[in-house]
Amino acid sequence: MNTDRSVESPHFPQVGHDHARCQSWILQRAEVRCRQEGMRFIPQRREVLEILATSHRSLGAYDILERMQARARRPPPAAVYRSLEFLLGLGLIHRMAGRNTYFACTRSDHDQQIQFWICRHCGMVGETESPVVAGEWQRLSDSLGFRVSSVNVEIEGECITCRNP
Amino acid sequence: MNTDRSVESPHFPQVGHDHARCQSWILQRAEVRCRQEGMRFIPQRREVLEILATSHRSLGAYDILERMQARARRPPPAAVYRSLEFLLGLGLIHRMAGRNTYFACTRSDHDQQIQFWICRHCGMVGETESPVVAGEWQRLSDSLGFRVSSVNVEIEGECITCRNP
DNA sequence: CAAATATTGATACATTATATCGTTTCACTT
DNA sequence: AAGTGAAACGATATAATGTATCAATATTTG
Ligand SMILES: [Zn+2]
Ligand SMILES: [Zn+2]
Ligand SMILES: [Zn+2]
Ligand SMILES: [Zn+2]
Repeated sequence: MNTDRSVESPHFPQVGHDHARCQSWILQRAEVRCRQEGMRFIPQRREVLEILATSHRSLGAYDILERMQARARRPPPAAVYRSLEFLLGLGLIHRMAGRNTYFACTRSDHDQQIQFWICRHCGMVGETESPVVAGEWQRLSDSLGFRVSSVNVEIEGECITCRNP
Repeated sequence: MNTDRSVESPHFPQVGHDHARCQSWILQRAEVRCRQEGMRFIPQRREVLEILATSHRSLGAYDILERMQARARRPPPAAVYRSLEFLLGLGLIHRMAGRNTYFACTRSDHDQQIQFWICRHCGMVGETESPVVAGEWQRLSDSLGFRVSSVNVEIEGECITCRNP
């Protein structure tokens, strides 16, 4: 497997990038991680991840269903949700709560908490990890006496490509 | 109207606080803001806000429906969503995207972007505004070439009350 | 009052997600 | 190779959340 982290830079997907490289990186990592965790990367799960990996856009569960229908036969919704849950559990995909959509993670690891950047125009999703923000959550949670379990940050706007057409 | 901002401090709702004060503050502010904006604070909208203001917990649209049913007659779902949309538009309530719930805002104004702190145990919601985080979003968006339209931050965990039972 | 506007109620429907359960497949052992 | 138990699947139904439409009613404006 390609172990360098250059897939992570730049952080927001650019127009001309070599996306075939992203795709193979995403799928190879999934295989490795499944093996490490003793989980099975079986065809239905793989197919869901392949569909998400076709772009850096996020897709709804029923969008994925339709694409599976176009490839073979349409599975029941629960099948897609089962695969999504599996992939979420391994950290291979993320869920955008504000849009009820899912997308393939392109970061090699999440050392820090993550932030999602979603372009309203093209639907692309970028990921960042900010130590400054992580430190500020720490400071605030201390001051509130709050024990943090999970943090979800979704930033919507317009990406650099869509701003310069 | 009570114009001091002491309702905002502390930022996470405490057990023994004078919640009747919160309630009247929320409703009086709604009246003032509606008048300022030339909007009508009619009974159905008021009822939805009253229901949300009964606690600092967030409620789903159908929870609100049930409480309206208990008070008078059950309106159709769209009626509740219409009132919620109105209140969201005036910034009098917020929506938790991760939970599909709504709660009454208790900050006098949102100068900065806001963060939501949700206790998984008791369901209470607190609000903070961090200039440090706002600055970091600015720095990151500059570096990504991203024009930000909206930011949603939802932090889940356990509040100080639920940690010390 | 009359016309224009805003709001409501009623009905139907769309979208997203989960529950249940019997069957099949897979990995592993004997 | 056959047996065994766990994991995954398909099929079906249903829950939960959110919208669309449109005629009827209420409110504001002139
Ligand atoms: Zn790519
Ligand atoms: Zn874009
Ligand atoms: Zn209160
Ligand atoms: Zn709590």
